[in-house]
Amino acid sequence: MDFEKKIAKIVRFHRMKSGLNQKQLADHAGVGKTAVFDIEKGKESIRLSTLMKVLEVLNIKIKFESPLMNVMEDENEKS
Amino acid sequence: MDFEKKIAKIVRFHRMKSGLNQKQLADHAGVGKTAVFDIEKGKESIRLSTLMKVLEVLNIKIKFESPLMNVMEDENEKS
DNA sequence: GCCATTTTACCGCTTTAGCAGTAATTATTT
DNA sequence: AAATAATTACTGCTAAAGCGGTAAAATGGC
Repeated sequence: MDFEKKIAKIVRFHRMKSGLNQKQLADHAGVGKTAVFDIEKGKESIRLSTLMKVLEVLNIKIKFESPLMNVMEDENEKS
Repeated sequence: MDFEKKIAKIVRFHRMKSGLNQKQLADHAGVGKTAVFDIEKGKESIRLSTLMKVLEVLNIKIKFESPLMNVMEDENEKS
């Protein structure tokens, strides 16, 4: 499953569980209804800022993972 | 620190460690040099698909986290 | 069945991300 | 210090994300 489809499923599931329809979620997030619809449709490309606004309302956090990530955090602590 | 700035740091760090300059990373990812530059500058809004291409080259994975996520996965297994 | 709600799908329109090209500024190396 | 490389910062342009409005499908309740 490609990335956008995965996001689509996650957003839809969380929206359902929080009892919002697409329009309500869009309003809460401060985006247009079309944006929410596009996300849940798994549109190839969306704006990151738009997705973030929606995820914030649904209380979904994003985490980055890589073998280097801990190295990076270590180097940050030295400041 | 806002989200885009965080991404900027992560991308730049990983690019450095992999010994690529912005142009090389852009070419590998199949995006323009401006896109990489904008990401590392922490531009307010970028296209998710563009970011994903870049993260893929740098071997960075994205994970979503929420209290409902395990519930969702459980319901998926019932299919 | 019918009705209300929601979702899907279009429409023009505006804004903007991304593009290559170029130039200037800032490292880095010799 | 000078030359080279890399980054930053513009430019004009094209493609597309997002917008509200509207309308048609799909869904759920009575």
